[in-house]
Amino acid sequence: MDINNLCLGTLCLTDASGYEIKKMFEDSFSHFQAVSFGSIYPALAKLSDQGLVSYREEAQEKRPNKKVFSITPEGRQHFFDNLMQTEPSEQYRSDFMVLMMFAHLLPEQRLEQIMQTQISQVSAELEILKGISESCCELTPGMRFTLEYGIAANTAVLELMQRRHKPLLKEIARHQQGKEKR
Amino acid sequence: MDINNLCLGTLCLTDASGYEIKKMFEDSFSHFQAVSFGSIYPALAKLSDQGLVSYREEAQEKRPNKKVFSITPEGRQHFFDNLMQTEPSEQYRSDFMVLMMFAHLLPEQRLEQIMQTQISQVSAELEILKGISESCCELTPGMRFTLEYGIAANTAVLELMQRRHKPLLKEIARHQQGKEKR
DNA sequence: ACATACATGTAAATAGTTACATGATTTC
DNA sequence: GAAATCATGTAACTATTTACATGTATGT
Repeated sequence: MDINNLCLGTLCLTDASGYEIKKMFEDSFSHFQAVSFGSIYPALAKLSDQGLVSYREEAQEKRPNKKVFSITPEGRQHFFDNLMQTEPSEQYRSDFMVLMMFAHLLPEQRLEQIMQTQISQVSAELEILKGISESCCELTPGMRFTLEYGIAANTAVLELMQRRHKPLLKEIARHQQGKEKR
Repeated sequence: MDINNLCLGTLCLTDASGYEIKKMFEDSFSHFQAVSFGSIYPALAKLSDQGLVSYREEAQEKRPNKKVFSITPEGRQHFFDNLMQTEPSEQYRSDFMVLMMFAHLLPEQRLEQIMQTQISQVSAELEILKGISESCCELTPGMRFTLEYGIAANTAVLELMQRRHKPLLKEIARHQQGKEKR
């Protein structure tokens, strides 16, 4: 699912500027999809050239002008076709896990720091997701599901980290001593 | 954490060929890190030029020759420095979640199919992780932890999908009818 | 006969991210 | 006085994937 389709999808929900599209993903769906200005503006320009979106320029008081994009019937069809074809694949890349994989090479203090950072980040993410789920009432059932999904995954790994944190440090220390003796 | 460091890390554990490094990640740690030949061979060549790894060519019977790489003391130091500096960041990108986000635009049959595919994939992943965890005894405590982490996350989302699968389809159908009436 | 495992490597294409450029307004 | 929010856009860079090229041996 590329940035073009994410723009089309968002514009199926409501008209929006590039800035607003980015804001929406950053605020509510960053747990499964990143977006940056450097990709969103060229994407909207390209979609406009292809006739899949149109836009009107809106002047604002005390704010810069904005380009408000709307999806065209062709854009809607194009997006629908993509939804019907796209496979539900996933990719996860974690530096935290790579660091943990080589935990036995690190001093205890550094490991403690890595664990604490990860616990903080997952906790923060969890609070954000819960916050959106509670406060926002304009969500579709599918959107609510993505929040539930994030909450379930984050809750589970947070519980694991809190439970295994201390024992793990001991196991690693024991492993390091075992290696030294040989 | 780039491919160079993944190679150095693997070679801290044992000498290996490019093929073997890829196999190790593919077999046991693909749940948080992808590797492909197109990135691994150039990376090893570069590391060799920099003096961070060395290699010997090994002839094999009934098999092509292989280049067996070893980490040098400089390589070990370089990898350690990186482990000390790398932040435990994570990125997750999910087409499944994007599809679910726009579930209200899809026919029930397609939604059913997406859900079933995701359930199968998560189940399969879970079985693989449990399999490695049980059968493989040469894992460091940190590696075991990465498996536990994957098991925890996948178990939680699988439970969620099984529990919310049917009710969600009904909620979405209701939402679609609500839209039509307006 | 066909697919898979073993084994290495290159080149083109993809899909981004990061940094830069600009500038008003508001909040701390 | 600094940082954040609003707002759009470009260009260089990075990292990686995909496809191609080559070849043996084994299993189905």
